[in-house]
Amino acid sequence: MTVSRVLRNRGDVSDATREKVLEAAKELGYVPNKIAGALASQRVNLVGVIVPSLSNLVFPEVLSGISQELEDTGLQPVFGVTNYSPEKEESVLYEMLSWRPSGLIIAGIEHTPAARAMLENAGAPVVEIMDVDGRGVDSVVGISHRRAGLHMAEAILAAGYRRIGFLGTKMPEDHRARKRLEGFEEGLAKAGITLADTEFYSGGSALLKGREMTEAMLKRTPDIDFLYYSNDMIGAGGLLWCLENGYDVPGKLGLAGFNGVDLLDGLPVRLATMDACRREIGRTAAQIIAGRPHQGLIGGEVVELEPVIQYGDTIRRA
Amino acid sequence: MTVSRVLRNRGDVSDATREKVLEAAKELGYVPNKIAGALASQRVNLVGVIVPSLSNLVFPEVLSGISQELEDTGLQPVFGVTNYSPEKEESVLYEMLSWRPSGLIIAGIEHTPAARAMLENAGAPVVEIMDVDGRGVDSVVGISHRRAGLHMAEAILAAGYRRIGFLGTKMPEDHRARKRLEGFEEGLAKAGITLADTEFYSGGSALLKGREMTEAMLKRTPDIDFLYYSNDMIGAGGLLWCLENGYDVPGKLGLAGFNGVDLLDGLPVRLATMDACRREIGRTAAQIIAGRPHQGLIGGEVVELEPVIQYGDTIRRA
DNA sequence: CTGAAAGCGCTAACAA
DNA sequence: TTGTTAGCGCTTTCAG
Repeated sequence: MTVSRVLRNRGDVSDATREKVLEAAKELGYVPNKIAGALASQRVNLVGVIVPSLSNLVFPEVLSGISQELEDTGLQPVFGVTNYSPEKEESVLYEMLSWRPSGLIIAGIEHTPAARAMLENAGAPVVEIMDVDGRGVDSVVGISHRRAGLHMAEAILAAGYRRIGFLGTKMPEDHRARKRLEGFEEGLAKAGITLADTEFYSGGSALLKGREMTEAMLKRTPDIDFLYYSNDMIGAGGLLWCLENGYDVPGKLGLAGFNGVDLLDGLPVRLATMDACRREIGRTAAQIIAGRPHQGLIGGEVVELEPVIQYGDTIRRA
Repeated sequence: MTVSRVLRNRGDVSDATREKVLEAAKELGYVPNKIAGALASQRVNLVGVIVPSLSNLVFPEVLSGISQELEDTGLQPVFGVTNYSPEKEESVLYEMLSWRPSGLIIAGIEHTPAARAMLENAGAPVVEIMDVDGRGVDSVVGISHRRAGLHMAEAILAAGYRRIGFLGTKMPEDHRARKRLEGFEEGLAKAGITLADTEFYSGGSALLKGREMTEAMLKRTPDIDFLYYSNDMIGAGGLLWCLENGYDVPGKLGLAGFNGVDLLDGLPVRLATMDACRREIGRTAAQIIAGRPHQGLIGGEVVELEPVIQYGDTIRRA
């Protein structure tokens, strides 16, 4: 049909006919059926994006980076959430692939064998994001959480802290938090130091949990001189508690979180943290997907971003 | 083909054949093509969800309520973000409808005429959420922001505060914040009172902005005795600033926010707020969409939820 | 520049 | 219980 040509601005159509079609379309409130279009053309302008959660500030920023970058590429992101469950990831992935998207962006490089197989046979570019510690299926964009933890350990040791506690989430499936902790312990081990205490939580208001865990740890292990939190939110809660209770921060007690969320800007004292390059990761991943059609399906790029430590006011400086 | 029957657990198929098909499917890594399926069956298991933003904590919770409720209905949510832009809303909506979803959940009841027309002709149940102040297209689930503002004004006046300032976002397209302010002013007007001062912001870290605006307003209008914030995040920033600067809260200065975010649980003092029923709204909207097929396409339900004031520690009690 | 015809990979209805 | 057939509403290709 000529109509099809007009609606997609393709092929040569006379202005007269074009106008007529456009007018009729508007009048009828016509919305083309992409299902049929996609089936016929074997092309779908959708990019599947799979993340574990929307509730912790970090993924919304990644998504917004993706949306922004995809803005005028004609591609549309479609989001799926797994709640850190590998089974849910598998089903969300299956569902997405059944729509034959033009690309897929998925958080993490740990997947069930079935999920991995699907990714390998996706027939579209796949970008695994957030984490570069391991082998990806196709392209990978992220930071090394292992090295992030390691560098933070070095910075803390360099500042002279020695009795160090770790506070984090109790989520076996949060591989990135796990890798940060492993890297952190490795960094401490190089100086012959082991963690003085650890505390884990799950669920609830992160800010509140940060308070509670901090109090519990400082009561239990009073000689601790540094608290390393697995995310900024619990770190902020801990920081507030320490300030209220008269701790000498960063003199006698140092603190650090992870992520670099802008919430920290509003705290009375700036928590030390490490920027996780969230928006940048989203943008880069989107660029890879959007650029692929031109460059062919070569794939396999690995982009490692470098998070930098923001010392803020909670690590004492030399 | 029999294959189709097996994969959808439909019709009568012998166990022998079923097994054979399943095995072959697994071996080939076969993923059915929903595009073709949808085209043939005229049914799509997708529910479009359109929200203005993912970065302010409130919508992620709505989405999570929706996901949760849709979990075992066979329906899949697909998210779109408009950044509070009516044009973006229009295009996202167009894009979504072109996939002929089984239902549509969209934030707000203010839309461009074109968007409204699309919603009316969507050919699927539509639920407009968050706000009930106005006329919706089909079903509506939300709270009255106008009355929320009004009730907060009454509570503040009842507590004896008289010199009241308002601090909020400068977003002409955030109709809900606008309605809350209008209701609030109406409540004050009933007692012959007008706002003593107002301050608006846009962009940046909300917590930090809350601090800055609070400082600015208290410097400019020192005799203010109550600060009403359009959201909890700036309220929390303001609260922290007031505490640090030795203000007598709630004795000489009261504060209140809006939303009831769980972040408030971690603050040294509990900010007064009003629960916006976010998760509940998401769940109810999802139920309407999921239930519609059974009940036919009657539609037009309006569910108004009742937000309640949480006084916390920042409004003095009688 | 415009029309006609084939077919994308499924589902639905029917026949065997 | 299984196979066959005709579309779903588009895009693509090929004729006019």
